[in-house]
Amino acid sequence: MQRKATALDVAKRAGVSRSAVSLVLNGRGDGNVAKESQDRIRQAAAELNYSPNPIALSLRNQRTRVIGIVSDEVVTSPFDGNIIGGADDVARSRGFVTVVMDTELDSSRDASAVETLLDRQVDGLMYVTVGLKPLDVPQGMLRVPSVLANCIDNAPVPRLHHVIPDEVSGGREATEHLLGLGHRDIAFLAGAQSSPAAPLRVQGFRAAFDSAGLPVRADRVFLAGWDIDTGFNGAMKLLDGVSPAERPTAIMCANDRLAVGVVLAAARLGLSVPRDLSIMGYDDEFRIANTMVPALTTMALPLRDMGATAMTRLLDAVESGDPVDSAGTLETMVPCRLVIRESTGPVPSLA
Amino acid sequence: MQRKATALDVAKRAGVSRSAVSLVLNGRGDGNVAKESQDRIRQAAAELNYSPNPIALSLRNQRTRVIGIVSDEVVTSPFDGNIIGGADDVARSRGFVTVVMDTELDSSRDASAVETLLDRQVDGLMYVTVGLKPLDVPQGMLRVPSVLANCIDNAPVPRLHHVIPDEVSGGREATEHLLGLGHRDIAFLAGAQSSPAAPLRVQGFRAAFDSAGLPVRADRVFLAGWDIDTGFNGAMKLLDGVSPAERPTAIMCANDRLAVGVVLAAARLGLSVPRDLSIMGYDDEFRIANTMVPALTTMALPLRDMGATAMTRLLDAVESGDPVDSAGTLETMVPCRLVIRESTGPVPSLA
DNA sequence: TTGAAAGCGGTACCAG
DNA sequence: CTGGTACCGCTTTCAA
Repeated sequence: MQRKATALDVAKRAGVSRSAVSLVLNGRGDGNVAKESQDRIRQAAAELNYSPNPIALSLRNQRTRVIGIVSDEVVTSPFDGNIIGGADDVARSRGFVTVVMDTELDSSRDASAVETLLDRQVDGLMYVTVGLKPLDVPQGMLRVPSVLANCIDNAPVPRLHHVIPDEVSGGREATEHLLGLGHRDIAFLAGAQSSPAAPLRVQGFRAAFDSAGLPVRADRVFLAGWDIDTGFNGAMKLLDGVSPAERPTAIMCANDRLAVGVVLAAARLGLSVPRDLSIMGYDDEFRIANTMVPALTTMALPLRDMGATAMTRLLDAVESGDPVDSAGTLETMVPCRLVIRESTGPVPSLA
Repeated sequence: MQRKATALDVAKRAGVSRSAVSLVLNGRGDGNVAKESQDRIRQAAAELNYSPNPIALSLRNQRTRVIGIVSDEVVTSPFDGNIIGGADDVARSRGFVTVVMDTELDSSRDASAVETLLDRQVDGLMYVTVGLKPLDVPQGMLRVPSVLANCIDNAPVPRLHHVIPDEVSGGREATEHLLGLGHRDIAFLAGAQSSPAAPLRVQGFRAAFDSAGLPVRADRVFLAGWDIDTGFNGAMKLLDGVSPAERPTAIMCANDRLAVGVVLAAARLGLSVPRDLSIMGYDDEFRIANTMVPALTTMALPLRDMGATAMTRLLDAVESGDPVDSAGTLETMVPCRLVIRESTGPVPSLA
């Protein structure tokens, strides 16, 4: 393959100068270049299949149309990849390219990832995390327009705009779904303390009970981690050897994996879901929630939306030259969405 | 923040010319630049925190030290992200940066992703897929050193080196593990026809039986998709209402999700795992296989290894200027690794 | 041993 | 309306 055509090649072929080529191809031909020349230039460009060299452009313009995405573990973990998917959709549709670097949870790599990206003159930066969490924002992110997706600036006085799911409403609406089915004794298997998502979801849970004028039994809410086995253990504690009257009629889980564990426990104990027990997940994990037996009713995280929203905001800032939170708010909350499947049903009558 | 220091800034500060700076900082100072000047230059560079502008370097050298990774859905799906993790490790350790673009399974985006990357002068390209599959290699990949990870050049006469897991051995060793525990009636829930991984794993399964001089019952191997529900259904077909003597004593699954479905079915039927039934997964999916109840014995895919191996090969080619398969072989197979946990045990005695 | 100059591929300004 | 030229930041050749 011979080297790609350059502006000079086009100019020669069209019998004009490089400057003319540049003008015409950038839409500033009218009033500067003769119609005829314009046509010849365009034709020559087409024939040579010319497109400007992005590297030369970057050097010249000091802008690259590249957005750097750094993630804690979105690429390498199974979770939340759709945030990047949503972000990338928007970027591509606006003529930007995203490059992603994953630090695999090694926070000492944050700064260097950002520096590398900055060195390469990215026009903007986005930090994405798996699961809502506070973030020690790498210094470098303050040097270009930047935005946070699924994480929150951990500084005493936050500087970066963040886009996060509305976990409180999510927790509340999930609970309301169960309340609406007649459940009154609902247990909540929360994740681990370490993530801010868990307490937020619990907060929504309590809010729903409050609004309904119902009390929450203190021993019905407890931390249980985030995995199948801890969900299983939590459920066994709640259900094993407990008389039907004493059992919660529904269990809400802080994520779908916990819910899988709960379903497993129910099966072990011969309990039918949702006849004897309703189970709610959270996250709507791809090919877990919808393929579980029974398929899980769950609260879907608005991952693509979050990514798209964050990227839109970021690109607006990049293109306008204003800071990202020009609108004044430092926070965008994206609503979660209730997905009703088969693991929840009416409260069993205590015949 | 004031603009970054350039070579000219360093030169001024050290009282020399830009060329001297360039020579010294690239290790070609000795014999060209006076010792004293060298020191002053190095000092000035340090003081100004100078590092060369990668964009200018790229333009000048026509090489970028960037490797493009394009994936079908590794970023956005929950699977196989560690291939990229392993690849990135190697790239970083050798001073390269990886940029990844995910086409989200839209093969019409393949070519444009490759062109975009090529436009930006990546020094090499790697294509990564979720699950072993044949790949219609985008034309552009033939223009720079390129390698395939987890996928195989689908052309009549393949041109690109690929790094894939040794699925046949994986299937065989998994089966041998079960055979070693005394199982003779083993069912195999294979994935879907669409993926070449399934038949390969089955091939290994049959090979193990052959080597042991044992027959495989034709009706014990069947396609069951890749998800929890299809695993559940497959297991129910095998187990529900079947007398213990007629039941397989072990079920091998083509992935861990199928195994989750099988465990679920066993629980429904009151079967204890592994006392009444042994279950094998495949993949060692992160936070599924090891957190399942019981934890799944499974065949781990060598994801990081594959990524690392592929990247090593690619960078060797990039740096040497030779084509990737200079060693002559177009294929590297990386062995899978048996992970024994709790879902498999000795064959039940038919009291 | 050093510095000047060309060139990588563009864009933009400014005479002509 | 057009072409020449400077410059983005760096490396490399070549003369001094």
